[in-house]
Amino acid sequence: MAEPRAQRPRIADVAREAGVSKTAVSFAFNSPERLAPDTASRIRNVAEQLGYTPHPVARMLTQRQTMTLGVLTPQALSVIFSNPFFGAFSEGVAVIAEEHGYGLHFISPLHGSLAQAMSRATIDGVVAVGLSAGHPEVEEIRRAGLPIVLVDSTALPEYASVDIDDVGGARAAGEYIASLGHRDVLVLGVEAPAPGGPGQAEVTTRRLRGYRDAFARVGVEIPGERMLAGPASIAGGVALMNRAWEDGLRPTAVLAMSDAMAIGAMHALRDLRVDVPGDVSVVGFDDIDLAPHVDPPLTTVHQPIRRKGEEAARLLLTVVERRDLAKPEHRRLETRLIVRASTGPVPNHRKEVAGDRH
Amino acid sequence: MAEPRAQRPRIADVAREAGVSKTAVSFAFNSPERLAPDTASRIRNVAEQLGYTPHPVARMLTQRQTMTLGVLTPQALSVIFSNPFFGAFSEGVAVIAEEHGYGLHFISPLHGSLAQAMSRATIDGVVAVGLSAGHPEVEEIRRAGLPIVLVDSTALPEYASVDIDDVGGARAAGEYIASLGHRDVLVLGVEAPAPGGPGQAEVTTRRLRGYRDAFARVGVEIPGERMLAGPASIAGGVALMNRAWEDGLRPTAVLAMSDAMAIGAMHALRDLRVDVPGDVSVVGFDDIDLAPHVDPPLTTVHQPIRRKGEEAARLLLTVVERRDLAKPEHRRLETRLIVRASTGPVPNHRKEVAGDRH
DNA sequence: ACAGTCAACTAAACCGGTTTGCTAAACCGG
DNA sequence: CCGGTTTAGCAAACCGGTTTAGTTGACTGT
Repeated sequence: MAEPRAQRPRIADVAREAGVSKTAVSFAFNSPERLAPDTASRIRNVAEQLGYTPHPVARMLTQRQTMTLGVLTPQALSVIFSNPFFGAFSEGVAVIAEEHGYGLHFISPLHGSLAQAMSRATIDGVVAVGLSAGHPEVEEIRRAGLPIVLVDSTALPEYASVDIDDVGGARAAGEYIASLGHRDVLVLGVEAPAPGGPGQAEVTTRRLRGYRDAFARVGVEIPGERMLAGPASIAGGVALMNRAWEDGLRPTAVLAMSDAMAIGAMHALRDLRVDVPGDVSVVGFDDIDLAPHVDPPLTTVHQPIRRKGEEAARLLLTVVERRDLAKPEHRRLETRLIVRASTGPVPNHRKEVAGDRH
Repeated sequence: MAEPRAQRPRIADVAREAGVSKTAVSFAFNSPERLAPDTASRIRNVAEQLGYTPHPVARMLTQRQTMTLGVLTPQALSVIFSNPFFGAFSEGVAVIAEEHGYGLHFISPLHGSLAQAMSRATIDGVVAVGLSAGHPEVEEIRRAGLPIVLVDSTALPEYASVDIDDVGGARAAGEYIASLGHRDVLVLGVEAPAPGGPGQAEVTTRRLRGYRDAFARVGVEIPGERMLAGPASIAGGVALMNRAWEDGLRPTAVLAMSDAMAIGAMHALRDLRVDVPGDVSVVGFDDIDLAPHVDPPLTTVHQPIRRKGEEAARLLLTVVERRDLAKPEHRRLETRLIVRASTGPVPNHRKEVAGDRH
């Protein structure tokens, strides 16, 4: 009396039950016009009552497409999802993917290997975010021969890409801070998730250049020790800010390369009884949805996060749908500074005669 | 001179090139011990230099597993990702999935049909969040015969599930608000994303019961008009709050069923020149990472969001890995009220002699 | 009455791997 | 030197669909 098998029915079962060939069943679903109308509907009835659904993997194999887009990140998904930036970005990708009937598959390093994760994923193309050219596995990844769109890294010019004006955005933030009189700043950068130990993400390099440009104009140099890098999360911001304080750093302004870090930094400062923006000004980067709602409302560099995801998905889909890989498109989105309440003038007692060095 | 074909190499190509059979190539990768050591390594060399990677779809087909977990939501991904709750939840799922070498595939209604999206997805099991028993497509979904873990819906007892003490959490919030003297409250509920027009999510029903329980104890009834439902996002909270205000509602406290909505409500109130918590108190639900950082810091019902994701993934994996479907486990996580600064006593001028009705 | 056309359907090949069952050669003890 | 066991590798079947290239029989026109 054991259950014979609770297997899902296969196409052959439907064919047998309906007294037709597998081909006919396939036609009933995919090209009903090739069957007599009543045959087609009879087959569909049988299928329905058997609870038959075509096996998606088998279908993919023959059709050579998966109707799925990948989102690849060099970080573990766990760190990625804790940054609101990523949620908004995914939202953008998801909107376009959904519109075109594609599903979404997230790819992160498997047992430390991105290439391995890639080779396991059944996708038609991939949006790679923050994949720097120096990543040890890019070569293996590109060899998969999949359509790729790069986000926030222009380093592989043969692929389409979407990024933002990091330098300009950071420069605007730096100039504003400099104009408030700040000369002693701390930069919080995002760490590259390189498997060979933390390095510096491309994004970090570009934004740092923007900050430095801005301060160079007022004759101030931002020394290397004034930049700390860590994970782009609230916790990361807290940790970095505390470390800086313990190291005796007493900047009048903090330039964070992500809103999450900025929020973390403000939290740490509050715990240290430091007033923001009275004692220390804080600027973020991203302008996440919550930036206006934190306390104090965050001054930050806006980037169109959702649109970034949308553009990336759109670019990818044009490559995926027509197989036309010609001239990869590079799209750069604008940034702009949004001044809110986390920034203010240098406190009087900290006004230095800095800028001129004597 | 046209490129012959830029195809990725197949197993047969490697076999030919190495002068062995397909079987041997397969063995070289999957059971090298069945081959002479030098044959195996020679094959792997050839494969390496040809850039061969086994086709993931073909592999799935024969191995009958995909090494991928699905996360299913009845809402569009675009609405889902805009709620920070979901990011944290996904983080929990992702941690466990990664640990076990599984990828993550997000499933949302395709052309309005969840069942269709399900049947396209190549996954070994699925975490279904907020899928109420009344959903028109549950029957089709369960027929896929996949392992399922339900989150925030206990309605299908034959599947394992993870949820939280919604009633208790809401009751705690309600009691606290009542104890502050509030008698005139507005409830912001989350809308069920039923394809047949917006209805009420299971979660909403349970939390509403908790609120009502609490107020019943002080002899106050929350009438139906005092509950508005909408999408669980900041924008949703803004919209609902404004609508309530326009409708002439002047509650002294707002009970929101999601932090995102609570934040939206506070934002709308600020725009209306209403002080929180001076004029109106606001309570959220979820305790997202940012809840302590908004202005004012949000009083809310804490639930272990990440752990919820982790538990769901763990439960799912035990079912997926041993095929043992016996006794589905139901796990309920605790909630607790976290009092911060968005709540306070009823303003003096609004103190009614309510509670006794004459 | 007969070649030609069309409609309705099917057998077999194919997608790209894995797995089973088998064979040939090498090895082994007596 | 011989039967039995291992070792190394292969051919073919299989996973569950789709697609190509027919096949069959009814219908058409002359």
